[in-house]
Parts: sequence; C-alpha cells; structure tokens
Amino acid sequence: MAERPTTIYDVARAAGVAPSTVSRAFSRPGRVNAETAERIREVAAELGYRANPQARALSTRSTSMIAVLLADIANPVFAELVRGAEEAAAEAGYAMVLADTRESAGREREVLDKILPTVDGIVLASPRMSDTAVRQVAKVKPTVVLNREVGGLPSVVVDNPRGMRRAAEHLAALGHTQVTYLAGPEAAWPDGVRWRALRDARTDLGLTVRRVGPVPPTVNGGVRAAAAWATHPTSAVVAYNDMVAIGFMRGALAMGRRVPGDVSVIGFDNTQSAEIVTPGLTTVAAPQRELGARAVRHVLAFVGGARSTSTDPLVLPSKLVERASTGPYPAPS
Amino acid sequence: MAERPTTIYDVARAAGVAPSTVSRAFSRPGRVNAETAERIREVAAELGYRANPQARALSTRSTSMIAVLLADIANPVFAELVRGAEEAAAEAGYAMVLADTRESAGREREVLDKILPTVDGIVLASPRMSDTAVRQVAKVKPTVVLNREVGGLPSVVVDNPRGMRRAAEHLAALGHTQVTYLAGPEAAWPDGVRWRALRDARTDLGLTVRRVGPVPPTVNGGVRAAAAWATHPTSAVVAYNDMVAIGFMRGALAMGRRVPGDVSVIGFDNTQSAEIVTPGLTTVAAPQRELGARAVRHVLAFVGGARSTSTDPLVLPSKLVERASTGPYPAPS
DNA sequence: ACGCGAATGGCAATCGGTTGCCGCGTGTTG
DNA sequence: CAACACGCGGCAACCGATTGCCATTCGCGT
Repeated sequence: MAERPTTIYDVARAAGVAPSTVSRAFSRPGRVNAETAERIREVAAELGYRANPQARALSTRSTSMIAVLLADIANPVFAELVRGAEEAAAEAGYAMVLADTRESAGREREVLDKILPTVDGIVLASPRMSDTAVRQVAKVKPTVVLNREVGGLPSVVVDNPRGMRRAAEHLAALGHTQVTYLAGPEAAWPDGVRWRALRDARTDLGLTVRRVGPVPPTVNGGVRAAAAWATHPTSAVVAYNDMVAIGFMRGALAMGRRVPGDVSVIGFDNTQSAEIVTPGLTTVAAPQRELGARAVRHVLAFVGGARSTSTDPLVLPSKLVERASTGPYPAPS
Repeated sequence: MAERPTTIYDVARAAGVAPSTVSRAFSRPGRVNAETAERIREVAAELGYRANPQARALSTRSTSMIAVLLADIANPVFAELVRGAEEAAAEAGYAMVLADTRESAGREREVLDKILPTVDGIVLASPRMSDTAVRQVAKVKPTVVLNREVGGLPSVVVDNPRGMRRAAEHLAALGHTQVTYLAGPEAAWPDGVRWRALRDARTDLGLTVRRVGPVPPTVNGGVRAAAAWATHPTSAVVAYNDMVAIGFMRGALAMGRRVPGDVSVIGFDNTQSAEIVTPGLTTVAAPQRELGARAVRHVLAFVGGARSTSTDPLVLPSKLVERASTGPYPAPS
C-alpha cells in the first residue's frame, strides 16, 4: 500500500531520455524513433509504469471515462441498462463508472461535484434533480438524460405513452372497464407520463380510470397500494413498475383476491422478477440494454465534438409482454 | 457544453488576490483573514467556482472517492451491498463510484487502470482476477477484498461454511439423505467454499452429496442444472445462489417434479427474488448491507493511515431463512 | 523610540503528463 | 559544395490546485 506509482520521470531517467520523449513514445508513436520508442516501452514495462489518466486529463481535458448516475441501483430495471451502457462504453474504449444517488437530488449534486471533473461525459438515468440543475450540469460536460425529457437537452426515453396505450387496449379487449393506476414517486418523470397516457386512452377505449398513490417504487409500496385500492376495487390495475405490481399481487392475495380471477395486474419494465413471480406478470417491456447503449453512444458523440446532434429526444419502442396476471373481466358469480 | 469551468485563478483575479489565497480561503479557513475569506467566497459563489478534485489530487494525493468493483451488477445480491457501501462512504464524506467488470478478469484490469488513480481506495467485490493481480492492486492503493480471501490482504467475507452447515442440518432434519450441489462459476471464490462445507457436513449428518455443474450463476444456469440433476435425481438440492435455485425450480417443475413435494431446494443470498418466487425459496442469507458498509469502513481506515489493521478476514454471520421450497423427505408413494 | 513576533498575503515549486517550439544532425537536391 | 528539408530529441510552459517559505504590516512590550 501507499507505494508511489512510477511516473514518466522515472521511466525517462531509467531510459536516459527526456520525460517528453517518454510521453510521446506512448501518445504519438510516429513522432519518436522506432528503436527509442521500443526501448522506452521496455523500460516502462519493467518498471510497471501506468499513465495517470487524471494528470493527463489536466492538460488534455479528456479522461477516457464516462459516468452514469442512477437513481437507485437496487432497482432491477437498471441492471440491463447498465449492461448496455457498459458495453457501448467499452466498445469505444471508454471506462464507465456508476454512481448511485439514492433517489435524492441532493446526493446527485454532491456526487456530481466530485465525479464531474473526472469524466468526459455524463448519463443521467432517471435524475431526480430539477430541470435547471440538470441544465447546469449539461453546461459543464456533455450530458444525456435517460428516462426523462429536459427541454433542449439530448435525451433517450422509452415510448411510455404507446406502452401504456397497449396495456389499456389489452385490458379493454379483455372486457375491463375500470382501471386503477398505482402511482410511483412523483419525482419520477415516467410516472406522470404513464398516468397521462392512461387518462388519454380513457375515452376512446371506454375506460374509467382511477389513481392511487403515490407509493414508493418497491414491493412494499405495492402492498400499500393494494390496501388503498381495496377501498374502491377495480377489476384491473396498472402499476408504476413491476415491483409495485408484484407487491400489489401479494397484498391482494393476502386480502383473498385472486389474480387474475378477481383483478388483472399489469406492471412496467419487464424485470426478471416479472417472469419468476406467480402468476407471471403481464408487463410493458422496454429495451433496457439498448436504452443504455444508445445513451452512451449519444454522449460519446458529443464528447467527440458533435456540435449539436438534434436535441429531439430519441424514443425507443416498448411492447406489452402478456403473461398470466391478466385475464377476462370476471363474470358475475 | 464545453464551457471551461472557473478555476481559482479566475476567482483570484476577480477578487484581486493571489491564487494561493483563494486556495487557502477554502482549505484552511483560519489561515486567511476572515473578511478576505468571506469576500473570496462570495466571488467564488458568484462565478460558480467548484474545485477540481483531480487537480487537487495531484498534489495532495487524495480525491475523496473510493471505488467498488463488482463482478456483475445484474446480480441482485449486490444491490443491498452497494447500498451499505454507499452509505458508509457518504457518512465519511466520500463519494463512491462503482464499476461493473462483467465477470471478467481482463475487464477488471482495464477498469482499474483508469480508475485507480482517481480514488483513494478500492473495494473488490468478488474479484475474478488472480491473487497476484489483486495483490498488485493492493500495493498501489488501499484495498479490501469482499467475498474472497487473498492471503495477507484485508477482506470481508460471509461465514459460508456455517451457512452451508445450517442448510445441510435443515435438510438432514427433514429426513433427506442425498443432496446435490448445483455449482456456480469456478472463478467464484464462495463456490468452492460452499461445496467444501457441504462435503464436510457429509459424514456426521449421514448425507451423501453429489455435485453438478458448474453452471452460470443465472436463472438459465439453474434450468440447465435441473437437466443435469435429472439424470441422478436426489430429494434435496442446494444451489450456488438464489438465481440458480430459482432456475432449478422452474426446470424441475417443467419436468413434472414438484417442489418441495419431490425435491427440496435451498439457495444462497436471500435476494428479493427468493421471497417473491413460488414456492418461497429457503435460502442462506447474509447481511449484505452490513458487508458493504464494513468493507468500505475498512478501506477508509487504511486510507486514514492505519498501518496494518489485522489482516485476518472479517467474517460476518449468515443464517438460514426457511420458506416453502424445502419439505420432508418424500414418503415412498 | 526600538525590537520582536503574530497575522496575513504572495511567490514559486510541485504533482504527472502534454505539446509548441527550438536546435542539432543527417540526407537530399540543385 | 551549399542550401534546405526533415527526423528526432529536449526545453519549458501549461493544466488546476496545494503548500513551504518569505515579505510586509501591525500591535505590543519595554
């Protein structure tokens, strides 16, 4: 521990050249004599030299890193997304670091202060901070926003309206006429979008919609939502996300309601849990991996100097995955 | 974008003082006249000055960041662990960054090269690289290893042997005499430990043990394990982790075996999935959050200059959580 | 009135790299 | 043989902050 790493100066001394030559031997191979370069590289290897990217960044203003800020790592939606992001970054020779901001705008700011100067670009996944705060960040470093639209800033989002529309159509086709929406955190941008999409689908699908919540986007939140729903039960519910949907199913079950016998349930995100839970959860899926990859490629384009790729949000399709948690409107028994 | 951030030089000029004074106004408040400091702070705020931690690190050799490297973010075990780590870091005024290494030793090295100089300490969670590579890292920066022991290096691990012992006892008490272990990746340190613990429990619990695998530590891996198990079925199975256990249950179910009627299943990790799956999965739980927090506090102690806190591994207890996936040895029918 | 030390601000070196520019030596060309 | 270009290495400034040391000023004791 604490052993000072070797620097270009160490290498330079050992190889009998100037530090600048060592630097060039690595950064622009053509610029220095092939033999000299070779010798330097040998010496460097021997000494275990590794360039300090931060020191380099001081003058070049470029680390080869990007950061992805997540509202909550424990949320399984992010698993695939991170994968996609990581792969896209690796492909471009960038390292990706992640920071969890625990659903808190304050924490986002703190982390950003520390991390911003160490990276070339930022992906804000489901940021909780204000639009102005986000714009502030975008002024300093190339930034792409995920799962949210912030006027004038590049963003990547899922086609939530269409997803919700599909969900509503599915329920309507099964004969349901009343749908309850189990709302997630108000700070979550997609929540409002999904709710509005459901309301918009109301008239031409002949649906009545209600809304309970907001509840935390967790299994327990779903259990609480079930209790709230029970005061005015409907034959169908759409939850903010899969975890809430699963919690709702547990809660409903505990109250003696059967799924989908008494109530049909639809979630959002198609997380792994949606598949393993019983009954299998019908849910609106989004290409999370693609989402992450696109976002990263998008920032990297900016980092690479793209002046203004269109700032229209890039919207990715979503689709309904039908499983066993939805069924026909219960026949009067 | 691309707007150069303001530096102490900008602030110094605007406030009519020397850069060094600006620096001191922030880093050692007593050292500079109260009024001057106040003025500087005002000017700085007005200009939106934020210190560049990397530049600072050049001379102080201390960013206020630590890194946690994970083998796989998609693995839900890490969710809680990250939480604990993040909280412990925040408590100490450190920011935590995460890197996913996709279960690859090579990727670990690459990421470390980039990230190492930007942080004060490292937590390696379930590293896949060789012991020597790990020691190499530890020579450069304070390092704590999680879920693995590397001779001479501080580490935090779960009491896997005891956990497995409890699982075996539980099965033995239910009358099972043959247990199959569904092995996870060989590069995963706990895999060997768990398997050995099961073998060790054999004789005095009167068990016969078998082993199938290795399989990937995923639901699909579990499905494959079920196929392998089916060639020599046993009445009880212990899986490398919950995902494998869940996959096994699906696979077994698909083959017409009932859980726990025909086969009892135990997982490891007590992830959220263990609770929501049907039947509820009996599993060996570890205090993941605590694990993460301890690891971080441990590195921070080293960062703070502790010369050699004992390098004995810190071992945290594990316990068996009984749910519905285990039952009595099937009566001959 | 003189001397001394505390308070306070500035100068300049340093951290580890990068890069513009200079200068030397060699090879090519007229 | 002179002129010129080019290849290649070194010097030194710079990125943004920190810090040891020095200089100035002021207050105070004697």
